[in-house]
Amino acid sequence: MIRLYNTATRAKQLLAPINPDRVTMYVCGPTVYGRAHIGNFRPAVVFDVLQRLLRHHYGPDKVIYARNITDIDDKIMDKARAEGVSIDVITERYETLYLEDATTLGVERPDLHPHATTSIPAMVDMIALLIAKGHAYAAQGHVLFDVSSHGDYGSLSRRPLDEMIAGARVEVAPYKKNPADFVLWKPSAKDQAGWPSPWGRGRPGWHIECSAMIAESLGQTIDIHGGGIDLTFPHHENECAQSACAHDGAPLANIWMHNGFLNFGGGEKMSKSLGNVLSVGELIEAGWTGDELRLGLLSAHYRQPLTWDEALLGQMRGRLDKWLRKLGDVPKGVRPPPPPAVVEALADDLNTPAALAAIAGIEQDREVLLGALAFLGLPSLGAERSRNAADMRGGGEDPDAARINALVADRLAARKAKNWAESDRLRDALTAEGIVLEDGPGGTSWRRA
RNA sequence: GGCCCGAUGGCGGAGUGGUGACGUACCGGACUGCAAAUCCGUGAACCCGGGUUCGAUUCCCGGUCGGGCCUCCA
Repeated sequence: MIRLYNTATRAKQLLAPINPDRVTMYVCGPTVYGRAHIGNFRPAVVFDVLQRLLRHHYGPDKVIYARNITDIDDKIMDKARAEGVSIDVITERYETLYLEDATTLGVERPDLHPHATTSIPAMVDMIALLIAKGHAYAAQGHVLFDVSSHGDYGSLSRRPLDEMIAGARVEVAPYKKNPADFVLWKPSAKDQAGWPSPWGRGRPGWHIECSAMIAESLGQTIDIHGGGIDLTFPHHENECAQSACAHDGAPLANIWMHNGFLNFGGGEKMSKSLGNVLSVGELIEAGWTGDELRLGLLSAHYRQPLTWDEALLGQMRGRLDKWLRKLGDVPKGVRPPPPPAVVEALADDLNTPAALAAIAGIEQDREVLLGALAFLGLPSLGAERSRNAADMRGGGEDPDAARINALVADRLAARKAKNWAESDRLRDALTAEGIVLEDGPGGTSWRRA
């Protein structure tokens, strides 16, 4: 039994897949016009955990998870023009970086990675269908969705149509029947990226891409649709409307899930204009590991806002180090199954803090701990830059290992001679350079703090 | 201006109509030559004001503060 909070109903509900042999989930992925920041990866990590939970529950091959790449967009075109290159130079560069960062965070590759530019025909078909059904109209090279044609418009985000128009902050264009109508297709100038269509050469609007790709690759109605909370309106509202209208009222998704935002200290939104955004790459260069970042993203419930700062990461480091000490050497290969307490916590609307609390209760059993951490995608043992078990014990590839080992041996000799002053001096010297010594029954080991 | 979400110990963070998880920090104990690591244990919180109730941190109303959306946005 998996219960998930549905934004459409503002309540938790039981997940009841349309077809338990083919559970479908779609998550809005990045628009690849620049390097994603850590906040952009919250949905990637959160829905990666959900994807693992679904596979555990329904079977590894019973889940189809799609996360799109938006590779045509005005911001991409702007960037390409600024650099004097074609858009695919831009999109390939940032898609590669996105996937690398996702891997660093332990995010498994989704089953499907639909790209907007390879789904243009599906979009054109859907737009034509919407026009034929009287839900869209062409005007001055544009095709617009007629929001007044859909009685449920605004139901997902709970925004009555008349209120939105009263707000009057929507773009008013002369070719729009209604200010809230949104673009399905827009014309491209000769020097802009474009594709042929019945309405002339142009490019798709943002919202139609997800609707078309979902219909094309997953079906008319999917089980779960996810994304950041900011996408609720207008993006998901519009997707919802388009798909329902194109499919004679069939809902696009049965459950809508939205993750909360990351904040920086002081409650400030992470924003490029404030200069406080950090990419995964920058955080790695700052010395944090992918596991620490992933655990940080999972430390709060996904719908809650999460303050992202060094204090949080420091706490995550401490927690991971403790687990790694308990795990010791972990061979690669098959992982133990996750403990029921962890699965149950996640089955209740992906309650990762409760899952972490459950781990605290079972961490004495190495196998159980390993199963729990593996299920959460932690730790990525052996992954590059990971603080793995070997590093923790002073083995690994530490360039100073030989020198440090020699000092440790000196100290051991001093201790044997009960020369406490000398042994403490050596330990203090190592402490000063960030080396922590641990005297155990099997001898002395060391690690970097 | 409209709509939505949140406010829990020093910090992070679940949850609940009736003894308030968990992590971390602090303190005490065991262990240690002393530490570290490990183990055991104590103490410590539900924004404010009303209301409903036998009883509210939990439900309702109002307020304050914070965040989000209404235009591209994870």
